[in-house]
Amino acid sequence: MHLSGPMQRFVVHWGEMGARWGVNRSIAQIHALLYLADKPLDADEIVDTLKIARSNVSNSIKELLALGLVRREQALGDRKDRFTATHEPWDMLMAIAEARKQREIDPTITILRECAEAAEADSSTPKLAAERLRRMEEFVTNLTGWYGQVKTMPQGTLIKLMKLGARIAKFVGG
Amino acid sequence: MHLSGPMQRFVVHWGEMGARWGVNRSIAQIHALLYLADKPLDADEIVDTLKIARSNVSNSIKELLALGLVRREQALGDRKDRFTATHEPWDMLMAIAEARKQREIDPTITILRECAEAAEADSSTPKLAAERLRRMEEFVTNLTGWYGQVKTMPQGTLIKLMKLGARIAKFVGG
DNA sequence: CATTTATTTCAGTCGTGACAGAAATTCTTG
DNA sequence: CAAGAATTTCTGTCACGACTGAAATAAATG
Repeated sequence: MHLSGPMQRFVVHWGEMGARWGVNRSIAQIHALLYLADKPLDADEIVDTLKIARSNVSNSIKELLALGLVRREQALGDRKDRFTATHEPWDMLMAIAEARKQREIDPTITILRECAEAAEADSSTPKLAAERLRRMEEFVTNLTGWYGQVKTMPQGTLIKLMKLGARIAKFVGG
Repeated sequence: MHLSGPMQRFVVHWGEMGARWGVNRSIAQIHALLYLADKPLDADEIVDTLKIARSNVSNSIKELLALGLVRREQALGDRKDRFTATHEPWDMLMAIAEARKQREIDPTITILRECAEAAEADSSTPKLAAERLRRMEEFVTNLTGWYGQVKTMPQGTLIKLMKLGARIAKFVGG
């Protein structure tokens, strides 16, 4: 698959951004490529286009499938699997958020809770520190609960909410 | 400064989490320590408590100050500077969000916009790809704009909004 | 202005994770 | 059930960034 200048630039930048956001470069580049592609691509096409090792493509796709960012298209009359990416930015964001929540936030909440409880029970921990641990735990828990609500909203509702934005805030806050 | 078991656990975990979220371990650990401390600490106390090199503490604090997560307390009658962290989780989150927005999101929007424009003007870029680039750029721009609104809301309003949560969504969406 | 004290910069080491390429495995199909 | 094709696993290399400790610089006090 040929990439025009602007497309190349996007793929490269997406790779760099991915690296900063906890997704490695290859994965992000493959995702960017599939996002732009006008047809499903097979692994070899990805290898040719991005010049990365076959094994790397294989592993990266596995990861993208697990993240829910890429779908396997059953190859009709062809043994090769082909892949497409979600083309809806919002769905992409939610897929990533969900994965990171499960991998990182949920375990963190558990640990924070344990810390807070242990601290409250432990006489060698200053009261103030115990309170701070509890506050942090509550904060993360609240935030996660809020995310859980956003997640289930239909996209249209969210867009309306965002467009209303400050006006709602004024209404609620005032 | 002495750290009880639960406090140590928190500091260590916070360090690991930081590493996953684009803040290196030392910085996150120092921040965790200052978050728990019941008084401002100076650099040497941090060195002693966390067993990391003096130069590392110095650089990490500089970074934390730049992020707005830590304040320098003017040492009265003492030459040593002392440091405290924000104790408000929401402020911490916003400080981090703001920094990452400026460092990563804003440049990304610029690049996305340039890519989209170049793609639209470039005959060798498929129409579909150009559209996708534009959609992505619009999405990130919208999201950033929404963040800008949230940022300026007083914290109380936000908490109310989160608590209302799904109910507002129902109202708006239905 | 010398001496002590605090901070910053710098150069080198170390550990981690990404990646390539080879080897092994699994999956097709005649 | 072989022979070929596709994929995955594995092992070693490499690059990057974090971190240390030393050296340089800056700041403060008698």
